[in-house]
Amino acid sequence: MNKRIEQKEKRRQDILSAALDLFIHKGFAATKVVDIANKVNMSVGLLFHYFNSKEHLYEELVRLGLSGPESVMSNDKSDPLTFFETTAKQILKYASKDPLTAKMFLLMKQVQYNDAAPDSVKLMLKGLDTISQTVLLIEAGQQNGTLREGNPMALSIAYWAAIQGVCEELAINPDLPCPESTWIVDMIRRR
Amino acid sequence: MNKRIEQKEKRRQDILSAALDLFIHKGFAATKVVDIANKVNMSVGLLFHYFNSKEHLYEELVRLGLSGPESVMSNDKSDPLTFFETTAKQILKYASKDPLTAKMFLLMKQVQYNDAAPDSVKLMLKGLDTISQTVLLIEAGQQNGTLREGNPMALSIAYWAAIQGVCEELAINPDLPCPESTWIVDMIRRR
DNA sequence: CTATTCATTGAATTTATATTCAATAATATA
DNA sequence: TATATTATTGAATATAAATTCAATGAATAG
Repeated sequence: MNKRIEQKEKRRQDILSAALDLFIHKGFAATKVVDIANKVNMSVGLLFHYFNSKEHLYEELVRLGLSGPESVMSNDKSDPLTFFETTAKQILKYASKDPLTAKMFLLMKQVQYNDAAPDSVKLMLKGLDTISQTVLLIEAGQQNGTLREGNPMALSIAYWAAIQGVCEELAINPDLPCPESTWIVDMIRRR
Repeated sequence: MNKRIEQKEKRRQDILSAALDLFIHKGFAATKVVDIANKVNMSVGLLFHYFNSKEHLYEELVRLGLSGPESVMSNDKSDPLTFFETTAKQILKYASKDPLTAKMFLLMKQVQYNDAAPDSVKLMLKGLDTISQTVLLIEAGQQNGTLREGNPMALSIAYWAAIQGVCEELAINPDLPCPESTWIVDMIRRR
């Protein structure tokens, strides 16, 4: 009987999805609400019926992204090398198979790295600093001889930079072949 | 005798430099000309005395960037492995020691990957596709046994993604330790 | 020294974009 | 069916940012 309530939810999803695409391709500032509205075939006015502002829309996306990222990072941190292997594998699997997760991952990075992201949103990501979080694991791996020597922070940077870079590339160009996760791990693995 | 002519050149440089910083941190759209003007302590009006438009300013930067990138990529392509080693070393050296070159490198990537870049500028970068350019070298390296097996395009993606990711990280956070170039090469080196 | 050219500003203008709103159509409720 | 609620639009408004401009002062040339 209530066609509306579900229709409404669907449209919200459509908007979110279209906006996500545009945001990761163009960034927050360059994405016009008209673009979003066009992409889902609705008037700009209607879009504001669903979301109070462009910023709220962006916030909602980030909120959604935040509810998932645990799943991409392996939560078995007992063995460092295994952690990096499974995490990389997991993320790359998503990056090539599940565009949505990959896009979310990119959105998070965009918020963290791009000064143009709204402050309200940057606040939500306080304390989500993957790089420093994994430094400890790198050190543990160096102790038990599975990870190579070198500045742990630098190793962490290299690892995440590679993963992020690959995800970006695949998000823009989904048809390109996906690198193997083991290649990335070989950067930090003891030889 | 002509204080003006050199002063003018200096201010142009100042503007370019300030704009470069802002563009790579915020992107083209999010960077306001007021921001640029403020950063060099001049009125917005004056800025337009030096550059006709924000877009022209951006174009000029890209033009400058284009006149240099040969230098960061090694031009000795006789031995593939050596090419990747020297290129990575070169770029990372710049990324940590010479911020300007690193920033230019980032700007180029921004133009290529971000849909928000003005079309006029995207045109300038046609045919500057590092990834596919290096695919051939990867293949050669696989032939002579120095590079690992696997999809050459995917290997190329991994290599450049890592380099770009590291550069981004260092451009944003110049105080972080720089990863070793050999780590990156280990991604594609035959084990 | 005088006239000319250029640098500089702040305010005015234009353009682009976000946001609101009044009016209408569609759907739900009773 | 009559009434109320929600969806939808296109036009109005508000805001913000880019660009222009007229006026002023400083440097230069003759």
